Amino acid sequence: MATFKPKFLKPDTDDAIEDNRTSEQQDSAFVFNANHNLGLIEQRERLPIRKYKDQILYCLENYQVVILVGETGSGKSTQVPQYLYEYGWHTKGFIGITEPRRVSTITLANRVAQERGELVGDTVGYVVRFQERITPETKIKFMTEGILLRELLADPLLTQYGVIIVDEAHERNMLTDMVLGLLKKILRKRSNLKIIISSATIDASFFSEFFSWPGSGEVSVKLSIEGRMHAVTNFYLNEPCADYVKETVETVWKLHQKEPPGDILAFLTGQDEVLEALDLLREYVRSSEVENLKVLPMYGSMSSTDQLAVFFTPPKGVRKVVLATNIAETSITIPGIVYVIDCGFVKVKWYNPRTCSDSLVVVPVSKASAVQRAGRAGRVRPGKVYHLYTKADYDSLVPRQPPEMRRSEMSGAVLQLKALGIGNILRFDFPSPPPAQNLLSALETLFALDGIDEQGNLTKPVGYLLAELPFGAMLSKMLYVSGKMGCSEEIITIIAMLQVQSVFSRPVSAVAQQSGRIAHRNFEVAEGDFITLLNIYTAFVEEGRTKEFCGQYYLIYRNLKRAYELREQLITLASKKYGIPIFSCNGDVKTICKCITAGFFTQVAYLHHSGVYRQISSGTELAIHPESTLYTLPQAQYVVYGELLQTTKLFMNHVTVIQREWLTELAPHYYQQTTVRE
DNA sequence: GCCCCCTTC
Repeated sequence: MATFKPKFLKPDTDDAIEDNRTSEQQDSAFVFNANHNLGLIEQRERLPIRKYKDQILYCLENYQVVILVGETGSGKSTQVPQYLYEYGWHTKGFIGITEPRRVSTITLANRVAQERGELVGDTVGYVVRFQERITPETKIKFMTEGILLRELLADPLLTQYGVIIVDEAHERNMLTDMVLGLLKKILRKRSNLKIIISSATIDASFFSEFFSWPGSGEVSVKLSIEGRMHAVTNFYLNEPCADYVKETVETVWKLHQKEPPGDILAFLTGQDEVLEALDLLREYVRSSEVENLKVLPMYGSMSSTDQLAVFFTPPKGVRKVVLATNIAETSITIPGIVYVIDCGFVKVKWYNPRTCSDSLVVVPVSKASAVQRAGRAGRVRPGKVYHLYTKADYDSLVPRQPPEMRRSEMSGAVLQLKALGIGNILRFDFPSPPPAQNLLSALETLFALDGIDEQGNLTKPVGYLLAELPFGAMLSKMLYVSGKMGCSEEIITIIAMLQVQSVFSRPVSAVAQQSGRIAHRNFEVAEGDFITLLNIYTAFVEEGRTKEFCGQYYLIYRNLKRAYELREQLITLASKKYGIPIFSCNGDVKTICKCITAGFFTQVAYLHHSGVYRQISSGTELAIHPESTLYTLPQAQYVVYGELLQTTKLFMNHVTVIQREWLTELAPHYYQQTTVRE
């Protein structure tokens, strides 16, 4: 490969595009490509980013941080790594690209390898959990954000890298912000490390301010690249609507009567709303004997088979309508969409440090989200977007939701930072600092788990183990104790099952939902949800890990398969790296429940004489979540819970029945006899 | 009587 030597051009700052349309979302195998008939080289030359190539290289040569603002279809995720390679940046270490999701990581690496006429794993490779395609030849390395954070533990200055591109930084996920905060620290120690932040328009100034500090001179420069999306026309209601589910249904119906062919995507906030709208629309279709409208649901806990339906092109003359949750905003791209309906709301999680619980609340979307949703309409041809709220309401929307870092439980982040030698977490330079209460709550939890001492330093061996193990602190503690209790095989299974997304399928039809519930009863036990998960896993393996088994029992194959892979990985990790002996307790359920208690003893509820559970630490009333095994069983006196979620009530989920004495036996530092209520 | 979406040796 001949090294390309460009003639440098100074960036033309007047070229910046003032447009708040969506950013690039090449994060699915189903990205639409208008030029799919052109040769790959010709396609590359046609991308809007091509004419910025020299400017990008110029900026990287002269600045330590480059903020790259690029719209959808600009080609930045696939082209920039290649430009850097062609100019020879790979001689200074890996060209690393972080992505927020596994699917986009793999898809992008494949695409770039294909453009270069190579197989993935040669010059271009990727690393995500469980899958890596890296060889000694690899120079361009796509990876998930989590992988880079793990690598940091072993190589705190990332000395293997010459350039790191943080893609989709505007999403501001928890891990994105961790990466950004740590990269800023590294930049000050490594003047030869270059960073490219790929972001949406509205956040560019935020990033450039974050990456400049007193005495730094000019570290960052902004470059804006137009995309090649089609125009999108926005419509708003004249009057606010009372019920956006009904309004969605009516809008779809009117649209179908009036508008030329083109598929419809409607955003709702949750599974229940999607199913409600689905019922209503199918009723319209049935009663008016319409045959050219195909209505499909899309949400995260559907089986893969059901999800696949939305990717098929409908027969000629038939219009497809997809009713989706936020999964369609960034995680999947549905082809053929011309019309978008935005209900104007979204479900978000907020951490509440007082009760150590998450609240799941429906709130108005942010402008950024509304724009992102609207952008889903302009991929094929000029599109139309129907916002189910007034223009005045749109104008009053917040620019964006607070980043996840400000709304989340922090113990994992605190452990990671401590392991990197950052002692005073309160003074760490977060892109958006989390509330101090959230940090204090995490410190208290970690202290209770014996992960940090009174000075806030990691303990040995427990604290270092909690920091290094790739899952939550309580699960890690449970694993540590299981080595001593002789039930590590079972505990690792439970951990693996909890790490993956829910294995319970939530089917679309009411009849199937009922059958699913009955099928799941086969695995239920009185001890609670963790043991139930253990049963499901055991049955899955005994039945040969087949899709048929999962179909029969309404379980999600892809998640069980990942649990299996994860378990294999954890067995090796626990025994080889951390010297945790791998033993089975051979069906001794009491030992397993005690071990669970050893990890989750800070999350206990007792049955108050009023017949309602109360949180032992605060007295707050708690309810068992209807999805828990224990929902329909007689109430036990004491339970530990894995999670607490505020929706219509404060619900405990992943509940395990325990005995009171275990608390003082396993956590005497935390429970004196007096604090345990009768 | 019910949970948006991601991710980690």
